[in-house]
Amino acid sequence: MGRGKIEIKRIENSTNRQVTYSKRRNGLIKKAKEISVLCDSKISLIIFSSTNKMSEFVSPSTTLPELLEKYQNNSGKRLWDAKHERLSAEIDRIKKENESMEIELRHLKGEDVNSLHVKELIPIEETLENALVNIRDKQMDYLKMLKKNERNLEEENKRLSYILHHQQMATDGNLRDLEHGSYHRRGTGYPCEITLASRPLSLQGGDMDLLFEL
Amino acid sequence: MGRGKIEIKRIENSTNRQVTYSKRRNGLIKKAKEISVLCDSKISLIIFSSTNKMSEFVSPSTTLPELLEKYQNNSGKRLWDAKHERLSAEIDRIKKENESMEIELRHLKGEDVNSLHVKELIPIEETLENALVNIRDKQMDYLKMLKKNERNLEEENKRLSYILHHQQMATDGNLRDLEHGSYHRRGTGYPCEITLASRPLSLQGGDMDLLFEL
DNA sequence: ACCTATTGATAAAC
DNA sequence: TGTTTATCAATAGGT
Repeated sequence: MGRGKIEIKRIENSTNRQVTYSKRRNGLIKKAKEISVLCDSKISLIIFSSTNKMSEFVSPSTTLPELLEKYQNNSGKRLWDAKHERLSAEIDRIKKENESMEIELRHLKGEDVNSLHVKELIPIEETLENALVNIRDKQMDYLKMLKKNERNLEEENKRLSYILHHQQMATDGNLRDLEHGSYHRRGTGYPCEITLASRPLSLQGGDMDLLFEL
Repeated sequence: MGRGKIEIKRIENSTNRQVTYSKRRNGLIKKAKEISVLCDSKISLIIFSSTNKMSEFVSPSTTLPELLEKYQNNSGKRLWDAKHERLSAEIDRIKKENESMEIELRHLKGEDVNSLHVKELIPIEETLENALVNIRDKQMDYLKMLKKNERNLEEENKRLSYILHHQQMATDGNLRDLEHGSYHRRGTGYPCEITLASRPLSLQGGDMDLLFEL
């Protein structure tokens, strides 16, 4: 069809090829539309030109994913399952990990021990003992910290009372001096520089939380 | 083209529609082949008849998955990512489960306890204590079983020795009788019916393993 | 499935 | 790309 017959083989003239592509692509899409309407059929047509420009036609009665789903069912060919299988394998792997952790957890909680061999109880027992030691150490540390803080607070209390007492006496003296018209500034007589070491425990961050939230 | 012009609308006559479908489908595929050769283009053509019979053409220079990959890149449309997202979500969910189990495991092993609040140590300590009780109970049960079995074996041993001793004596007597030409069968004189209750512990299945593999 | 009159597609030229 | 037109290809309807 056309001014002359042509052989069906790659058109070497690039311009010519481009023109023919354009015309025939339109014709193909037109025919695809026609058959989908005339014959009530579902069509997907995807074309890439030699320059990778894409054209497509999908019959309006359907969608490409739907059609591809049907294609897979019909042909048995797998289009995207490589990716699916990778993800599925990943899921299986993690699920197995999960399962073994669940079992370990149950054993560490003393559940399902009847399913275990007596030999297997020994390492679990050791683990539990170590864990208890750790946790009780931590609790003991905390108690010590509380005690130390308490002692320091008591000490601080004493100092403050002492200072307060002397200031009170000084004030009383000043009042008397004022009454006699002879005021002079005096120290408290107490070494009130408190060193870092003797201060109440300096608590920071998480430790503060421990103290104040308990 | 044909003996008469036809309107482009669904052909109501079913037979006619089927025939037209067949002819036009062949034409379409032929044209698809031609353009792919003439213009060096990549084509995917998938057709379902109104009776869901599938036909396809994919240009030989490519594959459908490759073409669909290009389609996605080109159009930005997602063809199968819905499924991917479902799987990915599943993976995320399981991974989170995993993570929390890992943390619980570490805590039950007495690891990372510094990241815990002192309050949180208490239930863990209780869990560990209960677990230890369970596991030691189980070990104790096993020891008791061993002891009991040992006792029963000793008892059985005594009985067997006793029987053996009497048989020996009987045999000796028989030999003497034979020597004097007067053989008579005799019992052992020992109540050798062993009741179920007095037998060595009857061990079965897993218990057997415990005993014999330790 | 085959035939063929007729319509539709398109190659070449602009 | 769009138009034109001569030519070839596809196909509708009949068998």
